[in-house]
Amino acid sequence: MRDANAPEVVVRRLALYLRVLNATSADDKNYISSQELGERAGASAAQVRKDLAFFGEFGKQGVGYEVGFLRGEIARILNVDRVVRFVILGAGELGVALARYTQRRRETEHGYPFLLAGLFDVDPSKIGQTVDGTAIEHLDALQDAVKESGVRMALITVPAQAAQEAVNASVRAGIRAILNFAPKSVSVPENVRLHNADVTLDLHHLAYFL
Amino acid sequence: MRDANAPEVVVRRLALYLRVLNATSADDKNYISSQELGERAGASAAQVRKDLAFFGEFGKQGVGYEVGFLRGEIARILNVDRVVRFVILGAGELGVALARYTQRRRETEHGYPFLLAGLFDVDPSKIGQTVDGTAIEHLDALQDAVKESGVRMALITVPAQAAQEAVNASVRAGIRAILNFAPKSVSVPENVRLHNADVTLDLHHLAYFL
DNA sequence: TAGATTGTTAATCGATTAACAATC
DNA sequence: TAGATTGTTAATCGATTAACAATC
Repeated sequence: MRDANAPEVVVRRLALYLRVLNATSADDKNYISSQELGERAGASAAQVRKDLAFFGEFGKQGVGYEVGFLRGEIARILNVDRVVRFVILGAGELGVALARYTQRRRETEHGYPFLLAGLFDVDPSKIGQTVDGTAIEHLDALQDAVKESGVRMALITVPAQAAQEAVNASVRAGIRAILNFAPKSVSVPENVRLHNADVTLDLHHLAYFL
Repeated sequence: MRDANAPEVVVRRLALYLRVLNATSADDKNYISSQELGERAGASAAQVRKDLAFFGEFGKQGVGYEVGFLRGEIARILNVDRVVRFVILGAGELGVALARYTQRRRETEHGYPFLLAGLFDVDPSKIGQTVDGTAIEHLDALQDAVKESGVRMALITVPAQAAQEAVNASVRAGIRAILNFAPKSVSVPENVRLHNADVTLDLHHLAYFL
């Protein structure tokens, strides 16, 4: 990896490029140009080349990028060339839906890297129920579950007022990356990555353009 | 509104500021400084002041921003000072979860502006079922539903391969803003706003930091 | 070889931060 | 009035775009 300090936006576009390449695999084209990759991912050709240059040289002048090779390289850079285990905190509507959604994609999509390793809640009436074969456990069991299976990623789907505590519990358990769906800003230590995925925030943003 | 051409990032932060102000209402503080608003929204004080300056002057020197007033002004700017009707296309796991989620927030949260106006699918076995009182209709009924109720916003929760067609149907029906949850880049005409909310993309992005 | 497209450098553009006069 | 904080301008920083030599 040439540069570990690639900007946030570059990493985000890398994920986008990978999605395009995954959708291209079945095609009969072996090579793709920065031009076409950019078009299909919503970026300029120059941007594609500059983004990739943060991590190495993956193309051939006059030809383009070998689809399978570039896919493998980007997957490696994003750490999705292996199984990535994650847990969901909060077995409400959204948590259960995301559990089912990721399970289904894992079943149907070759190479889908994300694997649900646990589903946690504090509601006694939910604990013990299963979602697509994964039992809902009490939040107190998180620490052990994370340690046992080496999970480092958590999705937070608890109500707003419980979000910070769920995040704290994740951090204590050794989680390194958190995707927060709760409509609440939460704090994490410097060594933990946090992304926000509050749907309501997107709705507000979009409403501006109405 | 002083400037309709505020950058994307500014509008996004506006939504964040509003979320903080909504959470502040119950407090006994009448005024909030750019410093505190920034801290609680994850922005710098200078950024808060500069962002707000795109739209007008809302503060008092030496004092700060009156919480209720600023909340009202931002709500107005974001067009969420009134009911915003939206539809969901795709009554799968995620679509149904989002339908329930928004319905619940509307019931429990004073001033939550988003109201589900319809839920659409093409699967005959789903059509006619109801989700929290909203009947699942066939996608063919979208056009009429949008025209009748003045809906201008749509959430796309169909499978990737159906995403572009769902978007096209939305555009034909007169939808102006689309939030796309399908793991697929889709195209829209210039006059339609599109945001992407593909969870898998966030997971890929986060995995980079593991 | 000729044509095409990469990787990279320089130029442009835009956003963030710092600083401070205005003023509540 | 004195202290505090806004609104705004100037300085800095970083990302995007344009251009082109290198080379497959």
